[in-house]
Amino acid sequence: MEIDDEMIKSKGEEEDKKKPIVVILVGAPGSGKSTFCDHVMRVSTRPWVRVCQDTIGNGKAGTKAQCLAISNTSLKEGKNILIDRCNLDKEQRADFVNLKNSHQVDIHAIVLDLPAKLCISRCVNRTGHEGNLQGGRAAAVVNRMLQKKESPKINEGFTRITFCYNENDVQSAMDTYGSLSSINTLPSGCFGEKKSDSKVQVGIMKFLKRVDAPSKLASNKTDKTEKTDKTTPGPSNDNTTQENHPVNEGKEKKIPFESGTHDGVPTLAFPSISTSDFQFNIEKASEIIVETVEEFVNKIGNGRLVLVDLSHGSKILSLVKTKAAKKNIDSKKFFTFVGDITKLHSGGLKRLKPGGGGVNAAIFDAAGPDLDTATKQRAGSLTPGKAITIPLPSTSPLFSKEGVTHVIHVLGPNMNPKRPNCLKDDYQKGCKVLKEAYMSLFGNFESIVRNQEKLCEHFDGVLNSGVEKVRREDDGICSTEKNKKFKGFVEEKEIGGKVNKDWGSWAQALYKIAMNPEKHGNDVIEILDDVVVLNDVYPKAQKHVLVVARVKGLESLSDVGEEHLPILRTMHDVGLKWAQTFLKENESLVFRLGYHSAPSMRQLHLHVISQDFDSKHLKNKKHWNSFNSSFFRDSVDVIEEVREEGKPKLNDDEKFMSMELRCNRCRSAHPNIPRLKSHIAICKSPFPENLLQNGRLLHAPTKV
DNA sequence: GTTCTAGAAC
DNA sequence: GTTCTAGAAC
Repeated sequence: MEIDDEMIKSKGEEEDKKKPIVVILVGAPGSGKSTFCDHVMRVSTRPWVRVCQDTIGNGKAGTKAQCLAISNTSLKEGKNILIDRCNLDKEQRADFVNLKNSHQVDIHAIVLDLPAKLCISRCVNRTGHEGNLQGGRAAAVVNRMLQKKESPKINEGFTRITFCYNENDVQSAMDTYGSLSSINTLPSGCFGEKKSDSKVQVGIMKFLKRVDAPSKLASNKTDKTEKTDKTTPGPSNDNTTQENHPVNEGKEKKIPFESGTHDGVPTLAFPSISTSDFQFNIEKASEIIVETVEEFVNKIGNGRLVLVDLSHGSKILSLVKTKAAKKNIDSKKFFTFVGDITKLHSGGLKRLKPGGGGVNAAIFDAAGPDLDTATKQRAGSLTPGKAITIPLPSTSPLFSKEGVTHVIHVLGPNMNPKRPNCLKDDYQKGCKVLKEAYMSLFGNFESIVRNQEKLCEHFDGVLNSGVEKVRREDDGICSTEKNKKFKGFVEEKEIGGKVNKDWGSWAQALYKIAMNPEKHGNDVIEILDDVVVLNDVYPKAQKHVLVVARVKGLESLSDVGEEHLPILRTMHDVGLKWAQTFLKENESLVFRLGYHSAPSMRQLHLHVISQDFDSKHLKNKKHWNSFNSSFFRDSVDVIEEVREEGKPKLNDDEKFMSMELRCNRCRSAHPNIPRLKSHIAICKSPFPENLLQNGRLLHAPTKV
């Protein structure tokens, strides 16, 4: 999308100069409307009022009429308005567009047309959403709403429409509106609109739900759409499977494996490992598949396993099918599927859906590079029997349109003498490795499913009990256990990455969690595409969480450059969200978000820490000063500096660590930690002026 | 990042 | 006796 700052006219027509703007946000839940509003209101010098239907009812569901009433009053006061509700169809928007009939205003639309899957995952992952649309219900609601989606047109009465299809578009639209002062105007017209209006939610889900598909599909499979991924490193010897979360509601009941009431059934679609190119004995392989499936089928919650045929003759499928039937394996939890699938490549993509033509070709083309990059960053070299999970980048259509959330790579044993590491005829070892391969494949799937369930549980808990009682593991016992766990880490060698600093083995924990959060289900409290959130193992205050960047090579503040602004903003927003969650639980807390100038732990992490510093883990001068001297860089300042100068200022001098101990409120000096701690426990002085500025401190909203 | 230790300072 | 510091080990 192209929106240039230059397009902001500073010398608009005279009568436009002070004309307020009504910005109508158009987008599904989770598309980022509120974030957009918050950002614009934070940075713009125009007076904005956010009209949000979720909050307007003060706890109760708000109405459109209330939104219109507030809009009218605010417009009379000369304010600019952000209409923060879905506004997905023309009818929903009309009343707000008509505000221009009674006021001298321009009506703008910001269309946040982000991938459905992304919106859903944000809804599922977020806490404290004002409309209470969280957890499992989100998928159903978002999909239902998107069915009604109707792109706004200029002839509805808009002066300007901005279309955003990805996070970059959103950022540039936020920047455009954020930099709008009272005397600037924006050019009229439609910006960033994509011509093709591709439908959401097609593909794998429907494919998986077609009962009559298999026979037709089998006959289709000779079409010559197979592709060879030229970037395949070495022999194409890794098998790749895909795990997806169906997200559409699936009203069709003819589905043989429809599990009924779930909005999304986590599904692992996997090929038979090693039986094609690696020439593993099919009889033996089928035995191992069924045996391992049997072990896992009850461990994967509401998930299901689908063996998808890769070979042209589907002997393996019939063998497996028969064996599974003999063992009475629940056919809703495990079944086979013959599909038109190309051979696997390192890119991990294949045609999973029969029919559909262009859609699949597009998926292959478009998702390939993204997935390939993500894979190379994370997977490195894989040893036989081992699996690794790669979350699919949200930029991939396979993610956005098909609902595939992860790709699990697994390498099986090779029995083919023409391929490397051939086991000759050593089936004793071969069977062991193949078994291992399925174990780790299903194991990885299991942990994804559990993680999802845990998140839903977590958020449902929040919903059901008001805002109280979210289970957290930050008591002493858990910390000790985590400590042990962390100590067990051994530094892994880098795969083609340059190392900036020699981090000790103990400094790797955050990095490991950031790279494989699904393996650390107990430690993380939120997993997003770009960040993970976890409780600090040694909290230095009542509430202390870390928002860790999931970007390789971004190890500390010293690595941060201009290109990292989006991730810094994401980290800030996520941190903000958690602070707000904690503030709802305890209004007396005050939060500060920031980075250590020279952190001890590898991987850029944002501290979200309450300012009570009431913790048994706060033991020495360094602990105190790392959060209460200039060594601690407020997130708002870091973002500001990076925006203006391309990099943040670092106060990493050791002198900050040895500074005298001063109260963070009244600034009084104290001779040692115990005395300081007894003082801060009772000091009620207001915070110093510099902390009260620029939103460095976060308080609970003051009651009026 | 933490824990542990020993010795100094209070 | 308690606190601080520094170094070593993890």
